Amino acid sequence: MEEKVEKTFYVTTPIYYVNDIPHIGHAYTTIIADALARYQRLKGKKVFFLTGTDEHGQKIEKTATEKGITPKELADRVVIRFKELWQRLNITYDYFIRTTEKFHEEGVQKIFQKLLEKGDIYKGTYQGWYCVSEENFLSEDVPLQPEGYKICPDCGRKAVLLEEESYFFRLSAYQKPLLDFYEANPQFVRPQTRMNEVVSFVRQGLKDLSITRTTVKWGIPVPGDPKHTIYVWFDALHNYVTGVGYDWNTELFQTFWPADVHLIGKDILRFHAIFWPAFLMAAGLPLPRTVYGHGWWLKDEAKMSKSKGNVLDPYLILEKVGPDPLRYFLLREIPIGQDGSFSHEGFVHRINSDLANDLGNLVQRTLTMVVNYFNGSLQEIGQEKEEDKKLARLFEETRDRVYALYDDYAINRALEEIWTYLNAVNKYLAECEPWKLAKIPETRPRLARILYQAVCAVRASSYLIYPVMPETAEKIWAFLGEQKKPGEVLTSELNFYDFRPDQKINRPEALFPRIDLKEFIGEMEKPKTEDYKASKLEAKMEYISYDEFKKMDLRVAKVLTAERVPGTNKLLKLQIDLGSEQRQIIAGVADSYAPEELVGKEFIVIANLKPAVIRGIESQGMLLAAEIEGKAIIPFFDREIPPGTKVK
RNA sequence: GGCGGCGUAGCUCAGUUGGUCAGAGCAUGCGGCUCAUAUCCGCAGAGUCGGGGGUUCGAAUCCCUCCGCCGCCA
Repeated sequence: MEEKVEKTFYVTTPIYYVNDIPHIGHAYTTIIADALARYQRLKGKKVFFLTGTDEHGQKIEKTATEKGITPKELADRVVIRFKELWQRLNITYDYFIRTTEKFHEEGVQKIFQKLLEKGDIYKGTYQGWYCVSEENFLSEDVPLQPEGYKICPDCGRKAVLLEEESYFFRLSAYQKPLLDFYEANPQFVRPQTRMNEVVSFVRQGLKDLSITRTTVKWGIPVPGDPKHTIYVWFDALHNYVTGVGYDWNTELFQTFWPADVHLIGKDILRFHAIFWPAFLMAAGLPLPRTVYGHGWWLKDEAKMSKSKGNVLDPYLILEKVGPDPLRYFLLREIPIGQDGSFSHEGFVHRINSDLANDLGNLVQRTLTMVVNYFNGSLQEIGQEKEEDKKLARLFEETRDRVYALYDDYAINRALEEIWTYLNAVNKYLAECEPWKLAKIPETRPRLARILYQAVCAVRASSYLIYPVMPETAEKIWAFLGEQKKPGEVLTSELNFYDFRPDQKINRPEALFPRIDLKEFIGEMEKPKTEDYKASKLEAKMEYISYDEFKKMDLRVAKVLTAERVPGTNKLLKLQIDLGSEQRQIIAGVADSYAPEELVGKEFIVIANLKPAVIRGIESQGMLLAAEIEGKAIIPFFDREIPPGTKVK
């Protein structure tokens, strides 16, 4: 076990659900994993970096059916997109696991069987709220309506209470072991606040977990009882063991398991920090060292969602700036664990000042001087002075701090340290003023020494940057005429003075051209990727005639009063002013708007809609709103309009 | 409602066990340099450390209370 600590490193991302196309959130987790993996490789560890896709489940089956393809075909398509993105981002995963792979399915079945025999899985009856239209049990955390039923979050319809035979995992038995484990391993969940949440959740008591469904066909069959399929989390979580050889490659498995860190989004914390270790305890397998829950990237303070249309497309950014600036920004801007805000302004600013000005320009000015003053080859290097030694010493101190921070997954802090050093190198040049010495022939040895120190500093600090910006580090080393790539040099082999003066330095190209903000924003607003467009076109279009449209009497209405309809979560009762008359309408917008928020607002209603009785209350019309994930968004006007005004 | 966290310069945040802890970066202003991607270097700003009370020789740092955010749970 101790040997494992010394020699190997196993990092995972979640397996991504193939019902979604890759976005910046996927990229973020995977980039973190890649930087950690690359760093550990530099340290000489054997690294296993696992990512992949989660391909089972009702939703996949449904989407596939809608597209007229099989679930596997759907998965195949999406997998290609993920792999393409990882390639563009220079992600060095060791294996890409798919939950539809045979060895995974068999591994999961084997563990299932094992726990069944052990008694940690037993057959029982699952009682849950079932949505007939979605053909799906609602998740446990859907709240009960005051009337005593639940509403399907996907379609908004009333769900019915249903019982079915199901297998259960005896999670309740693991409350104490889990709490003991957390106490003994305070670093198991990071950051600390997430650990607090987990502990308090477990303290409240754990219920056994239903882990099979008879209503879902697209899943791994329960061994010996194939009308049941294994429910999503029990299936998906085990990728972390099947992906490193559990049950099919003992050597691989023993080399790398347990994982050093599972990187996850904070939304799936409970599964990874509670269910997963419980499953492993039951199976008698060692537990991972750390589950790290990272934060969300917000787009200008707002949560990104497909429906808001504010999801950042990693491809667009990549097209414009390439992988390294994106990797750098995401890793530098925030500590893992915090939410971050991605704005175009912030991104451009960070790239221009950190990458173009600080790093890019330092490399440029240093190498250009070597080329201009020495034709690319430093000769007659003068004696080392105190300030020269200082630059080397400072690097060593920086390096040690950077390694310690990388070891602690504090990538943003590590980058901060590196940049502090880059500033010091810039300062060194400013103080030594080599451009002045270049005019005096007698000081050539001194000039050579100064540039030698600066080149060494550039070489060494770009090595530290390599885990985050591999392409950039490689470019810099290529400028320097290094035979090796930074990724081929171990941390133990890197020394400040390893730059050999006889190496011929090439005239550099700008590493990071400055980005023009306006132009950048313009490019980012370009149409999204094909899938996005395609999905819009896929919506079937049925035409109506103008006459049919004319039948609708659309009017501007002003809200006079608004109140919740008792006993509902979504409905508001609104009294509205239609100019010539007042009316009462019932609107399903309470999810998005508080009653008081609407008073005084104006929006469009269909005034000649046949009145209907909703919840025993008459509704004389209907307001127009966009529906996004079950929530209504009302289009308001940008100026005040007399109530009753016709809209066409 | 319960548990946890947060509120420090315009902005984003550091501040171990209370005593150079009032800081960094960005933004702003001024000055310097010209090798370099109009880049780089230096200097300056001053904020009652959310409000109030308390413990202490001494608190941003401990205790109480109030206000305002956020997370998890119900």
